[in-house]
Amino acid sequence: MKRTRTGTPLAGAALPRAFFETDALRLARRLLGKVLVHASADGTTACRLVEVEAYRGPEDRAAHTAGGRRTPRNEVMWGAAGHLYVYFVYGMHWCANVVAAGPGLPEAVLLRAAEPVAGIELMRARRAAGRRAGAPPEHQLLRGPGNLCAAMGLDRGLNGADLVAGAATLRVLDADPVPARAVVRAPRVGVDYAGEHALRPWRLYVSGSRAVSGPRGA
DNA sequence: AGGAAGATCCGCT
DNA sequence: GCGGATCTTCCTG
Repeated sequence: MKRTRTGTPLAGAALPRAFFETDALRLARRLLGKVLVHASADGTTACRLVEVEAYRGPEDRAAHTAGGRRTPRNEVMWGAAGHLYVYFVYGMHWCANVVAAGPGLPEAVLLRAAEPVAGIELMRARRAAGRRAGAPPEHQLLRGPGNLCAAMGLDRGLNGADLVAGAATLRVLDADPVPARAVVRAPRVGVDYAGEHALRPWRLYVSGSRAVSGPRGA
C-alpha cells in the first residue's frame, strides 16, 4: 500500500453511486476526508478533501440553479449524483463540484480545498504553468477552488464526468471519516449576492488543516 | 447585440 | 484590506 508522509492511504475502494445519492449538505459532510483521484494522460494526482460547500437546489439563492434556472452551464447539476460539475469563473479559474441528490434535484458540493496525497510534482508543474508567481508551499497547492482545479487538472473537458462508472479517469476513494469534533461549519465564501442565504453555514472544513482556504475562525 | 456580473487569486499597501 | 486580471455565461432590450 502506498502511503504519503501524512499517512493517507491511496488504497481505499472507489465509492459507489449510493454514497453520492443524498442531499448536498449530507454529501458535503461525507466527502470530508475522502480522496479524489484523477488519472490523466500526464499522470495521476490525488488529494484529501478538507473544505467543501453545499449548494442546495432551486431554493438556494447562492446556487447556480437558484429559482430553478436550468441552463447549458448548470445542466450537469440537474442530472444523476456522482458526476463532476465544472465551470469557469472570473475569466480565469475553474471550479469543480460533485453532484448530489438525484435527477431533477439540482444539488452539488463545491470542492474548495484539499491536501496533496499523490502526484505532488505534477501538481506543482500544473500550478506553475502560465503563471509568474513563485512555487507555493505544499499545503497551498490545492488551497481554494481555483487552485484545487489547477493542481488536479480539472477543467471543461471533465464537466459531466462520472465518478463512479465508465472511464476510471476520476474516482473518489473511501478513507477514514473526519470525526465530528474536527468539522467546522461556517458561511459559504464569495456568495454575498445571495443575501441571507449567504449566511447559512453550508461550508464545512477540517479544523486545523493548513490547506483550508478563506477565513478560518475558531 | 450588448453589457454586467461572477461559488477567485495574487500582489501590493 | 483593496483592486486588477480576464472571459464566459446569461439576461435584457
